[in-house]
Amino acid sequence: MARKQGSHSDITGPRIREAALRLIARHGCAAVSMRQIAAEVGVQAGALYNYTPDKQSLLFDLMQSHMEELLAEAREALIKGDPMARLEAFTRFHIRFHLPRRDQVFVSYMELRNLTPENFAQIEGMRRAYEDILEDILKDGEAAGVFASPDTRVSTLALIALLTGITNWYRDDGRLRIDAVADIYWDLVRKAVAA
Amino acid sequence: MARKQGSHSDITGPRIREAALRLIARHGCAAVSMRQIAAEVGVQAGALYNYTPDKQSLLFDLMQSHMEELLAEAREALIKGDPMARLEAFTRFHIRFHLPRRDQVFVSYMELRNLTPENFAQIEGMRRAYEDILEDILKDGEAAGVFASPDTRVSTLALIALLTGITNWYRDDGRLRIDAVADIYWDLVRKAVAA
DNA sequence: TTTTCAAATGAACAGCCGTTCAGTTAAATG
DNA sequence: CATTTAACTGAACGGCTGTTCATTTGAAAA
Repeated sequence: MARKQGSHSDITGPRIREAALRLIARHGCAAVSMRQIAAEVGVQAGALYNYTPDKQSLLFDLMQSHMEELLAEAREALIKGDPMARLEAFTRFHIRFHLPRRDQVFVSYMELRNLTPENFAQIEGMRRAYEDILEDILKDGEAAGVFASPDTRVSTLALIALLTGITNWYRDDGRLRIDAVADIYWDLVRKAVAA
Repeated sequence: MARKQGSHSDITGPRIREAALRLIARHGCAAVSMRQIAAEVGVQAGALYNYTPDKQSLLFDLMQSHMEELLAEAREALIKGDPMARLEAFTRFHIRFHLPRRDQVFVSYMELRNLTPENFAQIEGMRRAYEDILEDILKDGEAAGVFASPDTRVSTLALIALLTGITNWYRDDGRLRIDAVADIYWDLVRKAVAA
């Protein structure tokens, strides 16, 4: 019963990506079959191959899209101001960006091991670029004497782990709204790297 | 060619667990077959079932052993002292315990979604018990006025995420030894929750 | 030396995997 | 209306999955 009503290609494509993202985040890439993804969308497995050459590409596209969006928005939001203002902006941006994207975060951090070496290198490069944004803020702050830490690179990775960890416990119906979470974490971040 | 030399049951059992842990940490539970695990040990797939009733139990046993060891050692190491001393002990213990057990950490945090509901509840309970050790330290410190944070529970989860994140970047042949890492992180932790 | 039996084999089971493709459907085009 | 063609179906491909079990092996016990 192909082409029931209207052209579907611009509807089915995004729906496949949404279903794949949700299922892979819940169960892992290897535990989700192409047939399960197709069933979620309401098509047969073969139809998926009109939209992706194979499963690996589907996974990679999900991760690449997430990282590209992250980098684009981060670079736009974190240019201006003195180091302290930029660190606060980074903290609040990271939380505000990641909390509504828990599935993307989960997939992008957990499925790295299922990427081909080439795809892994590309995602890893983008992650490194994101880390460098924070590292530059810390370096500038240390040069200005407003921040102090024994090892800037380690502090960078530590703060990102601290902030990203929120996605493991935050619940939309929990006792804290996103802005309240951001306030709490900004307090921790500010003090952790204070001079 | 059964029983080639000596009794094997007390050798094969641990070897199966080691191989399963390494392979699952690298590729994920769903991506590793019983035949791959058996091949790593040098036996046929059927032989695994002399040591585990099924794959789910094998995964659960790995996670349960890790959490039991963690809880036992933590409770032994973190009883005595004032809040500041206990927080430093917790920080250094967490790092010293987790860094040599990167595969266990990876499996215990990433394969939760592949557990049955009953098994998940049990592991989650042990994780909660470990978190409570840190939370009690922070509470005591806040009552004594040496620590201050907007939300003790959130600070607990934040510090554990901060510390556990080390396992994502630490390399045995990297520029920092474990004790140097612990020094850096103790600086961050101490300042983050300082009054 | 003979017996025992823990430990492992290897074949078999039903079922699912990613992927391909000839054929079908129906919306869009002429 | 007739034609085209994007979108999808459904069956098929070889191969791998977790698990079972009758059988074989050989070290240890008698």
